[in-house]
Amino acid sequence: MPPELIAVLIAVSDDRPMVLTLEGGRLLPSGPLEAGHRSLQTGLRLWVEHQTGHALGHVEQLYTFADAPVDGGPDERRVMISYLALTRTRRGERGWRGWYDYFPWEDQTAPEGRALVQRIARLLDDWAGRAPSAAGQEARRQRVALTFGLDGLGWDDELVLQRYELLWEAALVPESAPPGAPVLPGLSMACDERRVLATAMARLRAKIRYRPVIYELMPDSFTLLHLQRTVEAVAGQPMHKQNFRRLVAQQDLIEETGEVAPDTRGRPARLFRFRREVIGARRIAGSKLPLARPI
Amino acid sequence: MPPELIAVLIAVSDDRPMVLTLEGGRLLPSGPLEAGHRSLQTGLRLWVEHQTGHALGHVEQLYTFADAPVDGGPDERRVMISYLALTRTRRGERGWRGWYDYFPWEDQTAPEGRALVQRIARLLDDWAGRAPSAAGQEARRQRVALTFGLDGLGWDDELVLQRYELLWEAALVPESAPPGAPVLPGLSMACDERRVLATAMARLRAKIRYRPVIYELMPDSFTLLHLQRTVEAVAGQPMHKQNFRRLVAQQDLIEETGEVAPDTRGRPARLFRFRREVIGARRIAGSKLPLARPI
DNA sequence: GACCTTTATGCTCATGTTGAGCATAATCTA
DNA sequence: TAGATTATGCTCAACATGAGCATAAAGGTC
Repeated sequence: MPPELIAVLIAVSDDRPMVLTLEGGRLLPSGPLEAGHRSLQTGLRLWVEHQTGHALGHVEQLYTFADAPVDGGPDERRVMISYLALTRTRRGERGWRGWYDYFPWEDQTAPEGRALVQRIARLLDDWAGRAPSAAGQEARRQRVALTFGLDGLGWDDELVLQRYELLWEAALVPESAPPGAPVLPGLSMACDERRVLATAMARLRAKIRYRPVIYELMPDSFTLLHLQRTVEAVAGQPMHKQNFRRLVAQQDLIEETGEVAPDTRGRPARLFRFRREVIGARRIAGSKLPLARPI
Repeated sequence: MPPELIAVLIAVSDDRPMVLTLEGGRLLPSGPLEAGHRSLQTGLRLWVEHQTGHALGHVEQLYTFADAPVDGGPDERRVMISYLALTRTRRGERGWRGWYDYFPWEDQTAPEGRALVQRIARLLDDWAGRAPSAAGQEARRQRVALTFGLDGLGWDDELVLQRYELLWEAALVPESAPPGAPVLPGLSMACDERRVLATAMARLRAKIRYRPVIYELMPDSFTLLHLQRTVEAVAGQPMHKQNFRRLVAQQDLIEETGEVAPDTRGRPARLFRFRREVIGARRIAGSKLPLARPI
């Protein structure tokens, strides 16, 4: 059984991060590595284009997963080489699903997301209490607090995978819960593919901080608020508007188009475009994400 | 042909970073993923222990590589899932080689390393001049300057892989040079394994900045200068002593043992130990690496 | 014993970065 | 005309970072 190539294709539309899926959102585009593929990445591109018709832009390898082998089962296991790809949605394309449909607790810009974390905190506290030893309970509580930013520790948007794995261990997601048991809201995926999705989210959130990949998700021209909303959508956290602009301005990665955004509500905003030429011309850091206090 | 598991095992001894190799330094420990392996990591651990007798501590996945398929060759290609592992050397163990024996230009703490970069800069300028078009020459020069920190751009210690790939393209390393052509100093490895080694170095250099992994490479107790020399050995760059201590102190990750280092030259230094308990108890950043001007 | 070399350690200072928020400008709508 | 709404400019305090001065505590040399 050859390794499989699997893609998490991300776009942001209407300030919502989206993932390209198959089979009603249960699967990610994927296919086996074949002898004819010139490289892993070309193999991936061929499969995704074949299955979804969508060409890939910026692509980077994420992680290689392997199923646990089944006792007495076939002598084969599924090895998945996963990739993160960034792109823009195109009108009328099907299969795009909201990121936060799979991980509702990851959206900390919305009050619902924050409320859900409060609920999760209570459920995980129960779970911690069910640890066999007192030391085990303490260790679990500490882990919960750290992973979900409780006790004033502060939410870390990059801990996507750690949070999912914690919920998995606590049997609060359908992938691990006994049949019929109550589970958290959020779509699940076939096999372990939600784990791949979590890995992609975590990587993207980390990456926008130190590389200007956010522009891969932007249209040709955009306002600063649009850019901010896109970053907020990805990071799942609100930002401080003025500081965000200051940071973006001093990076010197974008330039005014000279035009102004049509049909806005307040004062019209200037339009900007990404200066493609700076890629490779300078050493570029992403943006430090000037966070705002979650009101 | 099942995927292969391949390990870059790193330790620092006598302020020199070392890699565990086989076959006189030509190979890294590796072996095929087998049905009996419970996970990728357990498979890796088994192979490394079997081949080298060394048990693995901190392990993390690096990258999955695939050879280019050979035209008309076997229908099979080598897929390598690579790992970085950190450990300490043990007396009398064989197979340890210096990192910088493979990448002499990466050691920017030593004058020889800096001189070598000057030589490389000249060779790569020639290479850039051999590009077909004027625009191509300019693009090559820009890439060289950025990758090797020329023209006042500053050396970026994390660009290990980019530098190696540039030298590969310019046919300055034995892996890509035509037979008999002059090549740069530095040991090479079988297949593309030096590329795996470069990836590991790059990852480790990046990681010590934001996670306290450096302590995986330290003995139980150490002086602050010893810690600094270890970081410098990994980063390949000199640090500012006082600022280094300030940073380490404010991280609060280590504590005094109460003892003092034996047989030192100047004023005796206090010994410290890593506070293992903080792992998991706090959100921990590595160290920002207070660089010193290369004299 | 005085003095030099060497490493350890404490402290200051200028500069840059970051979080927070006030104030004003330019639109549209009621 | 008075909000409402978004854009944009600017200030301030707190903290982080790069650089380097000054002193302390050892051993070795004359």
